[in-house]
Amino acid sequence: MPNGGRPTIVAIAERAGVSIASVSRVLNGQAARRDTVERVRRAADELGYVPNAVARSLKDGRTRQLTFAMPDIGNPVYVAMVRAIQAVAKAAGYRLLLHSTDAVAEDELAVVRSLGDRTSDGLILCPIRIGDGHLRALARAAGPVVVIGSLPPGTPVDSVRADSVAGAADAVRHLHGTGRRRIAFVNGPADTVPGRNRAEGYRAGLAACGLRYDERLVVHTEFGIDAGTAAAGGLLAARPDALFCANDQLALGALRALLSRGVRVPEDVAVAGMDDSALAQAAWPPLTSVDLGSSERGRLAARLLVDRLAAGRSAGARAAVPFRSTTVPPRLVVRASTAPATDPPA
Amino acid sequence: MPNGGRPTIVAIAERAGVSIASVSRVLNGQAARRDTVERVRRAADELGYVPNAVARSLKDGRTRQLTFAMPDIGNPVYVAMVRAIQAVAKAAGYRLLLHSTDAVAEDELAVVRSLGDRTSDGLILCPIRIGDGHLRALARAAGPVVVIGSLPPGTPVDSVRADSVAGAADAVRHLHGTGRRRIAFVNGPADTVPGRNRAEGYRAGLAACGLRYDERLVVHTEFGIDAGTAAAGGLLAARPDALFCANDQLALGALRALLSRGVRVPEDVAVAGMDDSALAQAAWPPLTSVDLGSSERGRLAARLLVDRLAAGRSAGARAAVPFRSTTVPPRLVVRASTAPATDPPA
DNA sequence: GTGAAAGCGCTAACAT
DNA sequence: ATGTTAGCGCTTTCAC
Repeated sequence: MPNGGRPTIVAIAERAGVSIASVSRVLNGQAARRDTVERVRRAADELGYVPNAVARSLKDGRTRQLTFAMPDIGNPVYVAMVRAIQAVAKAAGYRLLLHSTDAVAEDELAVVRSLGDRTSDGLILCPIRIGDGHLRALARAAGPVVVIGSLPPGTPVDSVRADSVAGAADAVRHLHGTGRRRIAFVNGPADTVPGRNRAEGYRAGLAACGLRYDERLVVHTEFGIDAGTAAAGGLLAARPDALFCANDQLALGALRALLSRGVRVPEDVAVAGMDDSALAQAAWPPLTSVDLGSSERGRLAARLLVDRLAAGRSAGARAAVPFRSTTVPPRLVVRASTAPATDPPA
Repeated sequence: MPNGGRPTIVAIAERAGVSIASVSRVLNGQAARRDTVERVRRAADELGYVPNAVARSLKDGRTRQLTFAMPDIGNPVYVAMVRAIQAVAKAAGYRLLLHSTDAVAEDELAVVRSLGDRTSDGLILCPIRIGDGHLRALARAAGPVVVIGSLPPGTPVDSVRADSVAGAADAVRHLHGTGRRRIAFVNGPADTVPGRNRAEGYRAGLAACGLRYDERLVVHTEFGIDAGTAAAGGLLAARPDALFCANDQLALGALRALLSRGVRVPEDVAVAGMDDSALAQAAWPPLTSVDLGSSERGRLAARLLVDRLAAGRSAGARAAVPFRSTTVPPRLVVRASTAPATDPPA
C-alpha cells in the first residue's frame, strides 16, 4: 500500500459530502460557502488529516527544501553557517537538508548532480577544493546553487567568500605588533582553497612587517585538533615566539601541545587562530582569532538562494538575474592568547 | 512550468522510439531486448536524465529520507550522533534530514506531526524534556519514531537510552577514589530528563562513598560553556576539591573559570565531565569524562528505525514488530583532569 | 519483450 | 460557489 492508510482529500470529501476540489480550496483558504468551509474543516480535523507534501511537490514542482552541503559537521564554523542558513530558510518557508561531505570531491559532485532529482529546490555548497569537475558540474546544475568559497569569475552561480588572505595578514601584523618576530604558521592542506589563501595572507603579512619567510616555521597538515597538536609539537624545535594557526581547531590543538610541554601562552609563545568559532572563546587562555564571518556568510548565501528562487518563480527566467558574488571582510578578535610578551623575544 | 524543463521518461521514450514503460523497465534494470536497453540508455545519457525522486515517492509511498531532530546542533554529542546515524542511513539507502529544535517542545512536537506530510519515512527524536504533549504526539505519529532518551514504559515507539544515573555515580566514586571529599556538582536544568538522572546519579554516588549531600555544592544552570564558567565561579566560595559537571561543555566552561582564577587543575580542584565528546580530549588538561555512548546510541537508533522500516515494507504490519528499548552502558574515561591531588584535601 | 493505461494525492483550469 | 477533469513523473499490472 503506497500510502500508510493515511486520510487523503478523497476521504475528507466523502465525509463532508463535497468534491475534492472544494476540499482543496477550503484547505488552501480560498473562498467558499460558510457551511462548506465548516464541514470540510471538521472532517479534516476528525480524520487527523495532514497534506501529503510529496503530492503537492509533484504538482507544483517545488519541494520547499534547501540543501546545505558542508565538508565537516564537526567543525564549529559550519555549525555557525548551518544556524544562520536555517534561520533564513525557515523564515522563507523552506526546510533544510544537511549533507556532510567530508570534503570528498566525489561526494560534493554527487550532491550537485542530485539537484536533478528534484529533492530540493536549491543548494548551498561549501567545498574546500575546487577542480574542473566542480566547475563542470556547477555549470550544468539542474537548479540554483550558491557556493560559499572562492570561484573563478564567470562561474554561473552566486557565491559568497571570506577574505582569508587579508585576515591572515591581519593576524600576522597583530602578532608582529605585540613584539613577536618568529611567527610560525600551522596551515591546512596546501591543495585546498582556504589553505592556499591563508598561505598567501601569511606571506603578505610577513612582508608588510619586514619579516623574512622561513620555511622551517611553516607546516602543512589536515584541519583538525589532533593535527594541530602534532604540528605544533614539531614546530617547537624551530623556536617560534608565536604560532599562527589556519583555523581554531588547529589552534586549540596547538595550545594543548604547548601547555603540555610547559610552554607558557602567551608569555613564551603567542597563539592565534582563525574563524573565531565557539572554541576560541572556550579555550584557556582565550584565543585570539580572525573572525571570517561564518554566520554572515551563511546568512548571505541563504538570502542569495532564497531570492533567486523567488525570482525564478515569478519571472520564469531564473538565470535572468545576474550572478552575484559577495565578499565578507575579516575582523581580528584579540584575546589573551596573544598578549604582548613581558620579556623581549630571545 | 512545474518541471524546470528537465527531461522525463517521455522525452527518453520518444528519442529511443519505445514506450515509457520500456524506459522505466530498462532504467530499473529489468529484462529487455539488448537493442532496447541500449537505445534507452543512450537517450537517457544524451538528455542528461535524472529520475524525479518526488514522482517516485508519490508512486511508492516512500521518500527514502529519514529525519533526525536534536536539541542543539552545536553540541558535539549530537554531532557524534549525526555521524553515526548518517552512516547507517546511507548504507540503507536513506538520506538524512537534520532538524535543530533548540529543545523547544513545540518544535519537537511539530517535527513529530510533520511525519504526516510524508516528507520522510521515519524519525529519530532526541528530546531533553518529555511531557504529556510528547507522549500524545508519539502515540499518534504517522510513521515510525525512535526516541533517544528515557520514556515511560508502554510508549509505542522504539527507544535507546543512556544510563546517565550509573555514569554520574561512577564519576563521583572515581573522584572519591582519588582522594576528593568536597565534590561539587554543576548540573543542567532540573526539569530535563538528563538533568534529573544526573542528579540522581550524583546523590547515589555520594551515598556509595559515604559522603553527605550538601546543597551548597550543587548548582543548576543551562547546558553550555558559558553557563559552566559562571556556575563554577560561584561554586568556588564553597571550597570544593572536585567539580563534577553534567556535560563536557559545562566542564570546559568550568575549567576556564578555574584556570582564569589561578586555581590549578587537578592539583587544587579536579574536574570531570560527561559525554566524552571531542571537547574532552581537546581541553588542557585533558578532561576525565563519562562516555555515554553517543555514537553508539545514534547507531542503534538508526538501526532500529531502518529495521522497522524494512519490516513494514515486507510484512505490511509495521506495529507487529514489538517495540524495543535498549540501554547503552556508560564508561568512565580517566584523563589528567582528575589525577589524584598530591596534597591531602584540607 | 513491449505497450496501453491506471493511479499515487494534489492543484488548477474549466464548466456549470 | 462547486464539481469534473486533466495532469505533475513515475511504476506496475495487464494484454498482446
